[in-house]
Amino acid sequence: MENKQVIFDASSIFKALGDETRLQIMSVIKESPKTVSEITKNTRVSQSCVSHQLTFLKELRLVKSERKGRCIYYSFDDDHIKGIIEKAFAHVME
Amino acid sequence: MENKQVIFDASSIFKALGDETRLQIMSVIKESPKTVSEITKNTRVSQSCVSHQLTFLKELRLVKSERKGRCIYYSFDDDHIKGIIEKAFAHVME
DNA sequence: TTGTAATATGAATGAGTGTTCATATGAATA
DNA sequence: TATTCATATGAACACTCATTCATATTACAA
Repeated sequence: MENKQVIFDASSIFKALGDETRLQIMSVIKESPKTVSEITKNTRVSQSCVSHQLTFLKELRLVKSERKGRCIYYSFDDDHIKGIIEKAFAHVME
Repeated sequence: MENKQVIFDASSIFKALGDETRLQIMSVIKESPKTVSEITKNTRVSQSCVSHQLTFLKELRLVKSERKGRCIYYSFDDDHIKGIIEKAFAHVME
């Protein structure tokens, strides 16, 4: 069995992906970086909510951000996470 | 972007794994089937709590159970999930 | 500088959930 | 059958957390 720290860290990642809005955000930016506006259009929640969740995901280092002009582009910070998400998608689509 | 149903189903799995107790349970039974008592010994929560969480995991088809004599053995219902968990563990252990 | 578009922040609320306690169920042994 | 071991169930509570509203910040354009 894994030690406590590993369990805690892994569960934190799963918890982050275990919310529909956050997972949808991850799904939206999976292929290419997207602005907050673009992400908001693809969810049914407010811009404020998207921003809160992006902050959450960023603190966990699941996403990173980069400003370009007026907009801020969010993208995956880590390819491992991408693999985990795609594996889950593939699983439920069977 | 994936459709709503896929997002919902995948987030349900992540939500299940996003709790320390549940992930610890999964970690305990990862290698071989374990009884409720054995699982309880490896967590810091009550037998009742373990049982509740096992029911939760079973409804999501993440684990299955089999009675042998007095005891009931729980194990992974699905190898895909095992892959997802191991990938997450490997990620946080880097 | 003024205005505007894009994003972030903070407080508040309401819904969801993990845990325990007490107890019930079920199976096996004596 | 009576008893004991193993597991499950239900209610209650405390706590977390996702969301919204209102507002603040930041950067660019005119």
